[in-house]
Amino acid sequence: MERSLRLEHQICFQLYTASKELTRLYRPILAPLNLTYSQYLVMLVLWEEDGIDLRRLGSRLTLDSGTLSPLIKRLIQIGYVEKSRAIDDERKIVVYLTERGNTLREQASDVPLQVSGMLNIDEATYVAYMEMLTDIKTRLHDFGERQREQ
Amino acid sequence: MERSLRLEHQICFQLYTASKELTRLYRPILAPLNLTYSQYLVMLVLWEEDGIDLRRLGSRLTLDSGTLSPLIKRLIQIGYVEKSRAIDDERKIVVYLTERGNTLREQASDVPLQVSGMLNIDEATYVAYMEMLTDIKTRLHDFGERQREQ
DNA sequence: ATAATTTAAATTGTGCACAACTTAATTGTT
DNA sequence: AACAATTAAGTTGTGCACAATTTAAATTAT
Repeated sequence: MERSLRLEHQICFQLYTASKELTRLYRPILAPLNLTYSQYLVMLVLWEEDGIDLRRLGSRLTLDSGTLSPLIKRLIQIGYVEKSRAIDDERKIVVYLTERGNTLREQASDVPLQVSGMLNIDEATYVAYMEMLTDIKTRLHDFGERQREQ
Repeated sequence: MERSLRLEHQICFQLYTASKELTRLYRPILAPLNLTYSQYLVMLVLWEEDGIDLRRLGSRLTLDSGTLSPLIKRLIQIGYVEKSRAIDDERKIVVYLTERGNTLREQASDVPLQVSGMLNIDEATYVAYMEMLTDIKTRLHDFGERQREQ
């Protein structure tokens, strides 16, 4: 186990930079769609679950209302989504795709392929990496559980 | 290769959330040291290379002056570092540890152990994960090289 | 030597990310 | 039914992260 304070030996630092650099790769790809990376993630969720409420959207992306409220406001301004109160629960805000938001899906359909092409990564490696990341998150959640038990 | 638009299948999303959640784990650990996560990364570099110039600091952390200038200003306010112009090149800003900044190193020395304990990860897995993350970054850099060649 | 180019920081502006707080609707309790 | 507790969004404030621009110093070319 690496217990020194050397920057390059910290797994957190490697995760942090890998994430930042991969996000940087997305920027020029998403620019023509007029989306930031975070906005793209929100659109991914909406293309799966149109009419999702803000709370559920936040739990899927691990983002709170402080991040999502202004972000959704910007997506509304661009014209990709709309929001309204839920009929069954007036506290909830439900987010919908507009016509343009739906059309955008087709324009975005080749983004994943473009990115994996840039990464030049084979199927087996890709799967292994996904498993590693899932495992890291599982360990983090397990720790959270252990904490809550005490 | 995952080429669909499903959120959970995107390696970028898994990296992004893993990084965010691991950073969240650091917050309560770093709070007693009066440091944010990014400030902690800067301190890690300074504990390795005291008197580093801002440009080199930025290249080690992949951060530009727009992020580092105000961040260093805050570290100066706290009293952990000081800055001055380089004597050989007046354009360069050199960052130094103060007495307190040096003392902090000992207080921070058990942070990596605390974190790996929370992750509950064994040596072999840790090393494998570090290699994967390094590999992802290598692929990203390789793509950058290929781009520059054209 | 002087002008043009390059380099290093700082600044400005935008958009996350999150903690802390506010407001309003819903649910639970008595 | 009336009150308390909980829940959902929104708001405010702080601190990154980064693009684009500015300012000043150093380097290079002429």
